[in-house]
Amino acid sequence: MARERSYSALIARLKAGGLRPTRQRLALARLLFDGEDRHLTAEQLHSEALEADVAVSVATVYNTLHQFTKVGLLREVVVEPGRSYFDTNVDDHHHFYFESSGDLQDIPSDRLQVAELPDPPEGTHISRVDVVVRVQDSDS
Amino acid sequence: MARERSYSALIARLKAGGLRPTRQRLALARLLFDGEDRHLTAEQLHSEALEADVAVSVATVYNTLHQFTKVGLLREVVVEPGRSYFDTNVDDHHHFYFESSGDLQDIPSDRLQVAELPDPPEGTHISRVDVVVRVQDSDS
DNA sequence: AAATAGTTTGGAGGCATTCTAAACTATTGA
DNA sequence: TCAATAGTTTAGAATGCCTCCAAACTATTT
Repeated sequence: MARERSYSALIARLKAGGLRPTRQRLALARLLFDGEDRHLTAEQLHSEALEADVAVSVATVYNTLHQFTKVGLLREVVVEPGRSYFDTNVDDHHHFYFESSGDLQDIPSDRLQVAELPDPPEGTHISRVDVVVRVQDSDS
Repeated sequence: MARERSYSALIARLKAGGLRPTRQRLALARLLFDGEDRHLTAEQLHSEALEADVAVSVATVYNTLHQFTKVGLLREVVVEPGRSYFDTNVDDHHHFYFESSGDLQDIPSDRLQVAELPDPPEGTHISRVDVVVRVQDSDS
């Protein structure tokens, strides 16, 4: 994926979500989407931004992550208390969670099926089904 | 379930886990296990304890919840950032999560099957599979 | 180019949770 | 029975992640 191409594609994606393509948002979007799928925390993204000489505040990182999530560019994954991960893969899929390291790994939806999903309670509808397969090191 | 009976059963369960049956632990255990299955936060349990005239500190509530979890009396459920729920049902089962209210509801394991679970990565083994079915109010 | 609407920012604030070290309590063993 | 010990509880401080605020800034519209 050529940089030029993804760059203008990103602008389009932000605009489609009603978000102005500002310097900060574009820089963060590039860190997030300019490669393979990723799972990262706000703090990790902020560090990466600083390392890449992108001046951006913590508040903006949080704002941006939530805005991107609302617009469908990211998905929030909650697997441990006190910390949210944001997943650049917004397709239907699930996760391995490595309890020792705290890392996440995608499980494509064709590798894991949820059968017999019960009907949701009266007056509600299902917004998402999250499956987290927690794994430990074999020697623990 | 008579109170006397469950009371001494609780003492046995604590002892089995290597936990001394102290006043605080027994009082909390009673609030937790003296009825049907529950999902509650540390804060909720602390409030209930105070309402029931059980003097117990926040720190002890947290300590106790984690100790009970380690010993298999409780299960920790993470569904939203910044807050943990503790589930008195430690059997294999899953959850509905009501996004509007923050409530949890059990889904018995015979009502929801995970098919085709992929093999865990080399050097790891599965410790648990958590399925959270997130539901919203129909009008949102 | 001015007006406006939306965005960013540092720092303060908030909330759930953990830590600390001193006081306390259950258990053990003489 | 009573110390010695090991384990528990506690208030309050501290931490960590995250949100809020109001002022400065920037993109867009007119």
